[in-house]
Amino acid sequence: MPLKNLNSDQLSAVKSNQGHNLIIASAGTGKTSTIVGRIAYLIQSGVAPERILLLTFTNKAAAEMIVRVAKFFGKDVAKRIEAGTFHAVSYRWLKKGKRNIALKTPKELKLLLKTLYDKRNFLNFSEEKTKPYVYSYLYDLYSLYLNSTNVESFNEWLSEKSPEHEIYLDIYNDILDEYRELKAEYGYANFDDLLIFAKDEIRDSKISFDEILVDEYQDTNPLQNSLINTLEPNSLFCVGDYDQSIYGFNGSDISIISSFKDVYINSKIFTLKKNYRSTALILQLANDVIKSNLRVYPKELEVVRRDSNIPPRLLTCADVKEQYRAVTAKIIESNTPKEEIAVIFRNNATADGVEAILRENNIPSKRKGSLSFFESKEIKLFLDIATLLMNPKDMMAFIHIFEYIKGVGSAISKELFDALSLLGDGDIIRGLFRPNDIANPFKSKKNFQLGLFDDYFVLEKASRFKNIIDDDSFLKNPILKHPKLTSDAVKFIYNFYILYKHINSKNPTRIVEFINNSHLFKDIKDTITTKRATLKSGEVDNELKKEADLKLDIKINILKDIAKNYDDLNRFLNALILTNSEMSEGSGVNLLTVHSSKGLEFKEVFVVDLMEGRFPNHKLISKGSSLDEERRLFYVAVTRAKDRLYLSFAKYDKFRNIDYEPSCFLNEAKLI
DNA sequence: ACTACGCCCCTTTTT
DNA sequence: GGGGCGTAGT
Repeated sequence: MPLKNLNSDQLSAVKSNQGHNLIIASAGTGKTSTIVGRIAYLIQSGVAPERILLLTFTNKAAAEMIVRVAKFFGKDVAKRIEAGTFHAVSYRWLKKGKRNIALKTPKELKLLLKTLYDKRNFLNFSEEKTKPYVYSYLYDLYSLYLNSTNVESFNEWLSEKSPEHEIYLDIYNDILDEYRELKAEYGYANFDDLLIFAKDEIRDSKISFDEILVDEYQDTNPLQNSLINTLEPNSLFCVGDYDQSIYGFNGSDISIISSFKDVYINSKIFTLKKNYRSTALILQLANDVIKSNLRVYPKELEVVRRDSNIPPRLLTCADVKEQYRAVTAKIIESNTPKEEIAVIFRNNATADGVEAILRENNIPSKRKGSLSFFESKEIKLFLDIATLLMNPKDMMAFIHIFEYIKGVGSAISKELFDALSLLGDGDIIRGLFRPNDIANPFKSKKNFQLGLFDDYFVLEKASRFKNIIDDDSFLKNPILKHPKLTSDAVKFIYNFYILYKHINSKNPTRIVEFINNSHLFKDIKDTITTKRATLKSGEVDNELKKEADLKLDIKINILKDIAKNYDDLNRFLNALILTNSEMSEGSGVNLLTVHSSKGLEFKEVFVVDLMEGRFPNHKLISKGSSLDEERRLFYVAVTRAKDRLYLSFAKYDKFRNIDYEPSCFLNEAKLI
């Protein structure tokens, strides 16, 4: 019986009538059990699983809840529930609605925005006190705008937020207009677009549910909230904790949870008070700190646990590295299984330091596999080659590949892309194999404008490459007339041509194998590993080269393993972007940022780098965040601990030569 | 004008 | 350790 183990507070929430229900669930009060219980209750009451929508903050959280539902009703029933993050669920709907989506990472789209930004002239404003936003910040701001408001225009929003930037509004808008146009032309979408497009899909396909459950409701932002509203739910079951709202930088808006009772007049509010997770002294500490924040809903936590009560400990160290050593020493002497220990920090950069010291002491650790894998050149190249197969309009992917040609940079790559696009009516693969009959495909507007076209651009004959490549149909392609192409470049393009000519499957695993065996990839792979094995003297070290080759092959095999889980290439590629940050590498002690620790619990928790400036992060506060939000972050971090909590700080950072004061939260926690 | 390369800066948090 | 930027070379 799924409801048997619930306490009375949880049970009354779980059994509430359909309608607008808000469940205030402090840390460790059995939020997940309550959501799972509610789903069970709905199914038992006769609601069809596919009429239930469960929105969570990570896909992992959704998967865990579904597993728990499956224990009661079986896998077949559980998997009919629509569950996932706002983004994952939106993507599924768009797929079903046959809206083709080519997801791009923010990094990639920032690069696109940069090329547009760089064309603009800010010189007239060089005397201004206020400098224009750099392109990457403009991207972030625009994204924040999309997530933060549904009513204002970007101009209104920005003028309100930063009036001193009004002088630049025209330029910003001009850049963003072109950016939106290009995004549409190349078929790109980012995380924000998923939600925006999903709202249309909901209306067009009349998507609806009998009940929508929202986990981590305190971190919902106005865009996500508008998506919920678009679904016009008759019944809502929102679970959250005001004190754990930590995504302000992503537009999450506390007023959504705090105004729930006003927005939905007949709403019911339930409060889960019993904390099962942490010992009394850990909770005491958490509450001592969080009480400095303004209360919206009263908080009266009841401690359930009486089995153990080890006081939280402060570790004070002279230097940052010494601090990590002290933490490591505690981990070594602890009997707690490594998987039940977490080191939690405010900034990702801390992870490197902690990881290094742990490794010195042969303690295995686990951290989010972010940069290393998907950001590596070889994997990116791989994905770009595959992406182009799915989306032959993808300018960015094309340019990334062609930039590997010596002597060809982004400019010539773009000229070649535009030419192929013209030859193939927007489809560069078609332009490659069945080019339109255009003698000169290179009439780039850009060159005309600069008046340089004629000087620089005298078409050559493609036949000049006859003795290198024996393939008449390839040599017929007009792009080979480009005067800047060397014979090496043409060999490269021929490899590219052959790859796409022979690729005959859209099965992700087969594609990975096929690309891996292609001449194109082999050659670039060699370039990459040779560079990695090149010493400062310029010599190539054979040992290093072998090692680099091996490492690269291992990565390809990891990619192959991931590919096995998918049978649709487009889904595979998009899933890598949607979920890549949720994949973690290794096993053992967990290394987490406060943000990614949300929703998790560990027997033993170390919160490190608790210095004024770093945590709380002063720079952010000065940029418009708040001390309250930092305090909530601290609250989230310490409430992850079940049995033992260590807080640590260092007085000095030798590496950066900075003296530190202890974090104000240590004071509020009555530890100093 | 475009590309390659070396030097200097900084490094928030996530889908 | 990566990205931005200035400089030299084509």
